[in-house]
Amino acid sequence: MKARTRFAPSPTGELHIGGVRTAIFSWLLAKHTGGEFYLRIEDTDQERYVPGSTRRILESFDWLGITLDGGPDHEELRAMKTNEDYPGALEDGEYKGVPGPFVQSHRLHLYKQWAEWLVEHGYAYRANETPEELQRMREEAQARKQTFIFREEMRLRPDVRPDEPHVIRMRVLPRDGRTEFDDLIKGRVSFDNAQVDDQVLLKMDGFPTYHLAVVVDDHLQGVTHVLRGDDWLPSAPKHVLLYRYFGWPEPQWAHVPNVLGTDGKKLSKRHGAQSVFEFRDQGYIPEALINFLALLGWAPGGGDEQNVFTREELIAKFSMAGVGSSPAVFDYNKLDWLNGVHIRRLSPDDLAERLVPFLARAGVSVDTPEKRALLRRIVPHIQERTKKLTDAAPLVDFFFGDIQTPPAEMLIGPKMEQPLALHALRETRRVVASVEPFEDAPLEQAMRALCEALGLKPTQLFTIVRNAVTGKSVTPPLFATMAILGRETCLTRLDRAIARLQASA
RNA sequence: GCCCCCAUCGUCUAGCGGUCCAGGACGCGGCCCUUUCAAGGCCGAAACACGGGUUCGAGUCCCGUUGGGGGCACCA
Repeated sequence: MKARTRFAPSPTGELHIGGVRTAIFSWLLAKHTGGEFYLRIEDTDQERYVPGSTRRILESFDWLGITLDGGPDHEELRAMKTNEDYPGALEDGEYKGVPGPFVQSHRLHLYKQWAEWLVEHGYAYRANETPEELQRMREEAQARKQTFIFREEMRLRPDVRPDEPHVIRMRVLPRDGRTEFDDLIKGRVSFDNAQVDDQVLLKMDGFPTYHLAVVVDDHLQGVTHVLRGDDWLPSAPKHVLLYRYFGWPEPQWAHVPNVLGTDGKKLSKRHGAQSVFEFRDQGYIPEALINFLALLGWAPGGGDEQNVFTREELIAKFSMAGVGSSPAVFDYNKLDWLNGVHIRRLSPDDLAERLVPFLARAGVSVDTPEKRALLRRIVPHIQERTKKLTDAAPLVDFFFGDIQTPPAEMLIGPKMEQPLALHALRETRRVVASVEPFEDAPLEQAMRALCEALGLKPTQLFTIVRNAVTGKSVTPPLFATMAILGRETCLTRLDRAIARLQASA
C-alpha cells in the first residue's frame, strides 16, 4: 500500500532537528511504499509567524537531499526576498497528485466551511467568551484543584448569533465515553472524554486552530499516515473524534517519541545545535545526519545489525514496525562517528568541493582552478582524518600559504641535541634537493636510508622534518605532503628552519 | 494537581516465552599496525529499574511501585 505522508511545520523559525527526524520517518515511509511525501505550511498563528522561515525550511530539505512530492514551489520561493506573501500560482492545482494549496493561510475558506458543517450537524457550537473571562474560569477551576475543561453549558452568553464575533468549539461526544484508537507506535490508546476539552476549532480571527486544520487538510490531501511528535498524543482524541464526526476514514496514527537532550529533557533551543543549518555549519554532511536521525528511534530489527546506511538502503529497509516507543537521547559522539564514516565514503573530488566553503571560512581560499587542483591532490590524504568538514582547514592550510618558521625546540627531535638536529636537517635538505623523481615513494626510501646513516629512529627524524616543512606536528602523511608541496617549497622551508636552528646555538 | 506515554550496557538499540550466564553500534580501556594524527584489526569492562503475579519456564505476558518524559491555549 502506498503511503502518503506530510511534514507540516509552522513557519516560526529554523527547521528543528527533532522535526527533521519526524520528517525523515515520514519521508522514508512514503518512499518505502512508493508513495508521496509533501510539505504543508501550518501558518495559522499569525502571532508566531516568522517571515522567511518557509524558505529556510525548504532550503533545509534541499540540503538534506529530501525531495518533496508537493508543497510550496521551490523556484518561486527562492526567487523571493521573504515569504511574507505567496505567488498566486500556489493558490490552486495539485502537485504530483496532492491537491493544494499547501499553505494553510490560503485554505481558510475550507476550514470555515467544515466548521460550519460541524455546527449544523450538532458536533460544534458557537461561543464568545473573552480571553480574560476564560482565564478567570481557569483560575477558579485551579483554585478548586480541578483541571479546566470547557463545556458548552459554561458559556456566559449561550445565545451567540452567527453574525457576531465568535469562535466555534467542538462538542466532545459522548460526554461520558472514552475515545480509543490504534497507534502504530503506541498501540491502543484510550482517553476519557471527560478529560477532553471542547476545543476551539475556529478562532475569532477566522483562522482555524491546529486541531481543525490538520484534520481537514490531511483528509482532503489524502494523507494515509499521520506521523508527528508524541507531544501531540494528548490531543489526538480530538482529531479522532473529528474524523468520526465528519464520517471520514481515519488515517493511521503514529506518534513518534521525542528526541531528548543529554540531560534527558526534550531537545530544545537550549541544547546547543538545533537547526539543520547549525549542523550543516558545524561540518556535518546530510548523508550522516539522515543516517543518524533515522537510527535515533528506528532499527532494522530481525537480527539485522547494520548501522551505516545510504539513503537508498534506508528507504529499502525502513518500516514503522522498527520504530521504537521510547524517547531517544541525542548522542553527538555517534553522530561524529557516522559523519566520519560517510565522509570517507565520499569520492575525493566530492569531498574537495564540499570542503571549499569551510576552508574559505577558515581563511583558506581555494578560489582558482590551480588551487582547486591542489586541493584535489591533498584530499585523499586527509579524507580519513576528517570527522567534520571543519576539521580540514588546519590539516591543509600550510599547502595554501606560507608558514611561520617553527621555534628551535620544535626542530630538535625527541632524545636529540641541537647539533644532531642541525646536521639531520642539513642532510635532509641534500636529500630533498637531489631525490628523483620528487614523489612520495622515492622520498620515503631516501629518507629512511638517511635515518640509517644518521643512526636516528624514523620518528626522530620525521618529526623535525614535518615541523620544518609544515610548521605543525599533526599533518597528513609526511612524504605525500612533501611531494605535493613540491621541491622548491620544501627547500625554502628547510633552509629557514636550518637558519633558525643555527641561530639558537 | 489531573490525563497520557515510556522503561535492556553511559548512549542508540537487537530481543516478539525456552536456542540470552542477553547480541550489535557509538563512546571508554588495553594491545597491534604506525613518520604525527587519523583510519584499520584484535581483546576487554559495561544493561534486562524494583516488587508481585501468570507459566514447567519470563528481558519477553499481566498488575503495582519507582523513575523519566509529554500534555492540560482563540500556540503549533
